[in-house]
Amino acid sequence: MLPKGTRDLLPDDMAKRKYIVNAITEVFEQHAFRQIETPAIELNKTLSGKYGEEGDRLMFKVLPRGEKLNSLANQSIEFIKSNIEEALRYDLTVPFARMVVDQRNHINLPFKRYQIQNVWRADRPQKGRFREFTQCDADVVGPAGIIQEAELLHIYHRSFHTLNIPVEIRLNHRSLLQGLAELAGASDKLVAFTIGLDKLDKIGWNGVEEEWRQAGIPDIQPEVKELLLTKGTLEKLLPILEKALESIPSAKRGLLELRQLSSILSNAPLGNTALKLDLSLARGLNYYTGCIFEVSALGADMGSIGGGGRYDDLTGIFGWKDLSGVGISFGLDRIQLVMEQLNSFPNDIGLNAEVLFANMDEASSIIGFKLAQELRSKGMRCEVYPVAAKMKKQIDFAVKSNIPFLVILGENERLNQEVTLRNLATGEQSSFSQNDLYEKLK
RNA sequence: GUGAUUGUAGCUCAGUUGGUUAGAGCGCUAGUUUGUGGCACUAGAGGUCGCCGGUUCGAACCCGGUCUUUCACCCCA
Repeated sequence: MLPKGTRDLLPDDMAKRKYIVNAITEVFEQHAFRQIETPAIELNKTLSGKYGEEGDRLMFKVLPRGEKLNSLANQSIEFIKSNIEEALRYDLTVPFARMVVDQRNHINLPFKRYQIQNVWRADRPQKGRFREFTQCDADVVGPAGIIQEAELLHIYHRSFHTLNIPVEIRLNHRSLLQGLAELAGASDKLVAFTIGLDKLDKIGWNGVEEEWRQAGIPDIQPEVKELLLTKGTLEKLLPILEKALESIPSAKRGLLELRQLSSILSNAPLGNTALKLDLSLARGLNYYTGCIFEVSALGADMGSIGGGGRYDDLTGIFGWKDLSGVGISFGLDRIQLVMEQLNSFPNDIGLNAEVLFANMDEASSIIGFKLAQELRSKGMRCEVYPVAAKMKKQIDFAVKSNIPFLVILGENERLNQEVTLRNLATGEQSSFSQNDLYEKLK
């Protein structure tokens, strides 16, 4: 029995996850990100209020214990809620911001860190959604340059390319959304405007208009609608936007930054990864202020497998004003599911033993144990069957464990100082001196 | 948080309008085979029918509640 939305991870799962994590880690490290970890529990006041109302609802709170709990016995729910001291990490970004401020004397700007840890959300589980899951984040804080956004996009590209997952990265910019809202006459209703627009893929244009109508946003002019519905590459769309938003001051930053990004990427392109400018991309987290990204796997039935963006002042709430940060996140669990769907994993991924020493009797198994130690010291993975069970049982175990070779060492072999080596795939076997075992296996 | 959906052996699932002792396949254990796997045959173990309550002479089956699974919405990785 497990709490809902949690899973046991079996050896095959772990092998797959390790494979993914290794690929991503290598890319992070090539880009000079360095790994950190932060505690699973944070102070409630550190986390609450940082993720909007929805986030507060989904955060796992830690109940006080002992006397503190007793003292809450007759209090109101509201009072109890306000006295909760600890909560489980909800994402990796806010704890990172907290750490940057706490550890400001021990870090060096620009500070690039990566972090691969579990986070917890008290959501209702469904496809690709768990209550305990793993995020792989790379963020940089310090002097802000659009070159960082370009770098992060390359990290996405290279990681997913290595993992053999075809992806599409969708890109947008908060200031563009603001400019568009202004153009649409909804500048005072930016949130409702973007939330509605974000649903375009799901509910279609008419649905979006309906949502806007309910939020009191005036009808959209046809030319603005056309603009909002346009999707395409940065190169193609940017000139159109530059023209349309020319006179809107709030869009200026977005246009400038995307123009810079475009020139960087035209010199160092993202290979076969599709980058699309998608004006309907909003992303919920309310601290994003610049570029925003979202990654989805092509040909897989799964939501986004990664996302991120720039936040100009995340550390401000912890007492360090105007420190800019930009980061991305990989959803490990969803990536694993997508790779299973798309058959993207190589075959030889699980690290099984390469050799099993059958156990025929105690005297022989002592020699087998010694030989196994010798093979291990030469880098070979092997194991000795622990008891003198029936051969059938031992072979069965080897086959089911995907162990390709069986060493048989019983009384006959022992007396001749030999071993018998059986190839379990072909059934071929031969006997030779114990001294030759490594040579024959390698 | 909203709306559906699922729960019977280790796994996948049957189970008649409510009626005696709840079944199958696969898997597992043992044997046919005392040192050789995938096949075959034989035998065996394994179930408070998710849980609590109700209706009934009688409930796996009907009703209520609850937990769980899966899915969609919300939101997100």
